[in-house]
Amino acid sequence: MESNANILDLNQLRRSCGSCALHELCLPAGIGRDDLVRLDSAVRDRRALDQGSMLYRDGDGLQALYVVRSGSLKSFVLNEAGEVQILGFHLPGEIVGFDALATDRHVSHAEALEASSICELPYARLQQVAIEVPALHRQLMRVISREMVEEHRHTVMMGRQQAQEQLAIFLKNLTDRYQRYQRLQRDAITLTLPMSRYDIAKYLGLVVETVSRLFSRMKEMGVLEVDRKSVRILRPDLLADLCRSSSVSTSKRRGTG
Amino acid sequence: MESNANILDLNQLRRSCGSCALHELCLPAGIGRDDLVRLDSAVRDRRALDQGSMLYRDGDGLQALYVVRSGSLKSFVLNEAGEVQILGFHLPGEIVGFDALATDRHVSHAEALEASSICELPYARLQQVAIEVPALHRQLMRVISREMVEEHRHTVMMGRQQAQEQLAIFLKNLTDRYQRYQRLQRDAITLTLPMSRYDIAKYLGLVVETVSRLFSRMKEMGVLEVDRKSVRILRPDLLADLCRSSSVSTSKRRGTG
DNA sequence: CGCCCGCTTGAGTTAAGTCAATGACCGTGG
DNA sequence: CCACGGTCATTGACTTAACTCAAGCGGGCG
Repeated sequence: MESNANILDLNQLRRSCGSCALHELCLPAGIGRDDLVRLDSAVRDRRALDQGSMLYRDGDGLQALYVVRSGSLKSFVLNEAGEVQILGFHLPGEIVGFDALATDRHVSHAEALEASSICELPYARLQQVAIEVPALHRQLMRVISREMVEEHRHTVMMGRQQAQEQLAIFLKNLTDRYQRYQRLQRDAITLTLPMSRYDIAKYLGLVVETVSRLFSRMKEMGVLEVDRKSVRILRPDLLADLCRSSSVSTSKRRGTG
Repeated sequence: MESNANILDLNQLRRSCGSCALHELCLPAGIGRDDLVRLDSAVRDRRALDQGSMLYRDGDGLQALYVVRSGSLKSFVLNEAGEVQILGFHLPGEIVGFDALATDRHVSHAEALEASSICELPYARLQQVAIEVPALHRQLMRVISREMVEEHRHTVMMGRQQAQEQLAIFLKNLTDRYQRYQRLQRDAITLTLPMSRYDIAKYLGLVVETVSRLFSRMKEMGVLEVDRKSVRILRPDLLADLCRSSSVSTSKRRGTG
């Protein structure tokens, strides 16, 4: 019964939600086969973004929500003085653009950190389908809530007194999120950070020098192996410790120099 | 045409969304008369909360969303060490509980800062009505998005290097939100803070001593008049300046001592 | 009336910021 | 192919704003 539908149009299939690798993480999670077809009808198409290109800007009208399919984005705001605050990094399966629902205008910027591809969900159409398909409505609420919980995590991270704890939590969270869709092995993880040190700093409310020093410190402590964008987590257990309190290991700082 | 409906049942009226003073700020905004009746049917009833009582706790199942009708709440999380991070303060017209939509469990606590009253919106019923009433669906999304934008404001505030800027932004935001529903005059504002200095500190990621010192400093600068919970903003213009950059006025610190 | 809790203030410490210089990589063009 | 310039990252020396610890104040409540 399903093979029938699948053979018909390979091209269509490739872009359909039902066959997407992110199926279970994205909007379709928990939506039945028949309704998936309708959801598909709400997906305009895929869009490719080069590194550095903007998906939307502060002030842009609400056109659509966007699912990250591959690559990654950052969302951020600029204040009057041009200072950046990064609001979030967005990985495959995550949805961006919710900030515009309140006022029908975006109030932040979204930019590709690397070559990325995006599913565009025109909002008017999405809303229509959500009304027809209660399961989608529920899932949409679930996804927004997930975003909100992620915001809370960000807040908690920024509230930490010790910058080292902040960075540890950031790295932990990033590995968790990458593992979710890459099915990576649990230990001995190598991350390729799509964002710059500057971005990390502005995400955490720090300056870039502090972030750089913290990477060096964690390297020195044997927690990480760092080579530019590549971060290998040698001791996930120690990293987890650092998430809780840096105080136990600060003595290391002068120990091995 | 409307007087007719209004006289029928004063008791019912008192609790109905159509007659609520927060009408335009809360869920009913933009929903027609007929649909309002349905929304009303989704509101279980009003609940009174004493100061310090919990509306929900981390781990509680999702029962309902809650509208603050009067008074105020704080939402927060505790880490393993028992340290607090305040996620938000919630004033009349604002809705809390969205954190539970993702997993059907709350992942934060909500506590009344003062005697408060709450409209309870059982979620299953709300969802049902949202499916029947597309305008409510849209408004619900709008409200969640508003929460998300508020989270972003919180993030930006916490990202500031200068604690004085953080507190200035906090106070500015609080006056703006109080004005929204109290229709206060624009200048010469007196706030009665429902939260402790400790709460403010934990909201901003600071320690209580720093917050206390900042209040004293702003008092000394002539921006505020502070008497325990009562904060009178003498110079809204200066407060607005402090939101942008403290650097210009830090010299004041030793000037008038 | 007095205790307790929340707030303020002071003195000293420290972690993170600032400023500045150097180093490593990358893409471009000779 | 290599030299060059630019950007990003690292590191060092110094400064400073916020934290810690500690004491004292004051208002509200029993």
